[in-house]
This record gives sequence, structure tokens and C-alpha cells, in this order.
Amino acid sequence: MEIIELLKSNSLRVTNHRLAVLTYIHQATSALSHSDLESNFKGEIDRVSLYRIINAFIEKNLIKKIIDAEGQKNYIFNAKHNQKEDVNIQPHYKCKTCNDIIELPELPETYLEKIKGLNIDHINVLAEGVCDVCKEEDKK
Amino acid sequence: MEIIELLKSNSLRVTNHRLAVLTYIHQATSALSHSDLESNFKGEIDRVSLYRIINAFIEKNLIKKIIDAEGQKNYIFNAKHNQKEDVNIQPHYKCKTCNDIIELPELPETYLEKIKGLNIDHINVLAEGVCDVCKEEDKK
DNA sequence: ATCGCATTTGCAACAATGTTGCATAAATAA
DNA sequence: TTATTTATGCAACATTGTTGCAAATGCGAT
Repeated sequence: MEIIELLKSNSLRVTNHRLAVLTYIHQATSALSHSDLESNFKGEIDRVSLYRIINAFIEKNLIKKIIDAEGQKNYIFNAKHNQKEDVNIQPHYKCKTCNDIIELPELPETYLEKIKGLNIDHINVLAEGVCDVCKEEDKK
Repeated sequence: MEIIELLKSNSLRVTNHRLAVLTYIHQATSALSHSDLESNFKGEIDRVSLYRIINAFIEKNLIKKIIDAEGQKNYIFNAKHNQKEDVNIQPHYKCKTCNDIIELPELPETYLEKIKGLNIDHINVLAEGVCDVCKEEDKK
């Protein structure tokens, strides 16, 4: 199983909890909020352990944290976890209704050129609105 | 005093607390974190009142909220508070050491064109790193 | 100026979110 | 299989944000 390999290759011990959480995030079609995770594993994984598991994954670059306009933390599986070298600049779009988070095209080079004089570790770009699907739902 | 006018024209009662907080945010050279505000007004303004004052300012568009990569809330005076019509897309740069937040150039039209198919209420763009001044300080 | 009403404030209590220390349990290396 | 290291659960605590309500204040009308 590749999730197991992922943990091993990042020198994280393979525990049931870590397997369950990483598999869950991996299979999700969009980003999961912290409360999504907490409610999903309620009664199964201790709240504190969940925090520690998530933080471990973040540190190893296995998942990415996206903070929305309300300050809520959302987590998404990082398919490019092995490319640690490049700055994290992936823009995202989050639907305020269904909470789906999808990737947007990257910022144009012309823009990055403009701001390259600054020392930049990462750039967060998050657009928010109500997606077409949810807008249709609202009409009903 | 223009701060008083600002409050009045936004149908907010002119209280000592509101005057103090808005003046403080207005005079600041960069964004202030919530804890900056809380410690500055400690013993003077109740914690709860401060939350309500800040929220009132946000609602009236007098200040802008910027959430950084750690989920910390930062507030900056909104010089363009009267132009409520346009989508909030002002990019910012935050120094992780001195916490200064400055404005970056706007995203190019070419990029906005690319994503205009989505329903977008606002776009948060926040670059983070250590500014030149702080990098110099570190060397010493 | 002052009266009366609406809004703001402070306080207490609570809810949500996140952290730390430590004993126990589980995973890996030997 | 044992020894060692790491992960987990629990309790306690810290931080951040919210709600209800009584008292104080701001402001328009007299």
C-alpha cells in the first residue's frame, strides 16, 4: 500500500491512526477542515493525537494547510510532497457553501518577477465564493 | 477630527473606545495583530468590547482583516473604505520577524481573466518571508 | 440643559481551539 | 523476543472567540 510507503519514507512510524488519517485525506476529493477530521475520527482518535498527527504530516510535507478567510484550517493531500525545494505558491479556490477547495492556475511569471525583490518563503492565494453547483442548489 | 467623522458617517456612535482603537489602527505604519491591539488596550478596554469594536469596523469596511499563514488575524486601516463596490483583492507581504504588512502590486488582469469563470467574492494574496531589514538584524 | 431611548460597555460564563506533561501502549531495531 | 524509541490517551491548562444581561454612555428630541 502506497500510504504505508509514504509514512515509512518520511520516517514516520506506521500506526493505525496515521494510516487512517492520511488515507482519509488522500481519498478526499477536496480539502478537509479540521472539524471535518475531528468529527470523522471522533471516539476513535483522541483530539490531541489528531493535532499531533496532522502536524507531523504538515512537517513532512505530506499534506498542505490552507487557511481560509475566516481563519479556518483546511488540509489537502500534497501530491507533490517530494518536490520540497520550490516555494509553495499554489493558488486555490474555496466554495463558501460546500467548502470544496480546488486548485487554480499558478500566478504568472510577470507577477512573480515584480515582487522578486522581497524575500518570500511562500505565497498564499485563496479565492472564495460560491461555486456554480451550489449557486444552482440555492435557486431551488 | 476626521476619525470622528468616519465613525459618524458610518452610523457608529462616537465613543472613547472606538476613537482610541480606530485612531491607533489608523496611525499604525503596518498591520496590527489582534494581540497587538489587546495588549495595547489592556486594562483600558475589555477584551469582549475590543472584539465587538473590531467587528463593527470590519463590517463598516473601515479596517481590513488579513489572516496570515498561522491563522493569526491582522488588521489594517482601510484607506479605500468608501469604495465598497470592488472585490477585495489587494495582495500583501508580511515579514515573519517584524510582522510588518505592506501592500504588493495588484494581480495582473491576465490572471484575473483566467479565473473569471468562477464566482469570486474576494481573493486573499499573502506573501510571507523575512524582510531585508530583519535579515540584516539577524546577521549581527 | 436634560430627558428618554437606543446603543455600547463590562462582567460572568461558556464554547471552541490548541498546547504541554506524563504514564502507558505500540512500533521498530537489535 | 527484548530493548529502545516513538506514539497515544488523558488530564490539565492556555488562548481565542461568543453570548446574555445589567449598567453606563451617546445622542436626538424636548
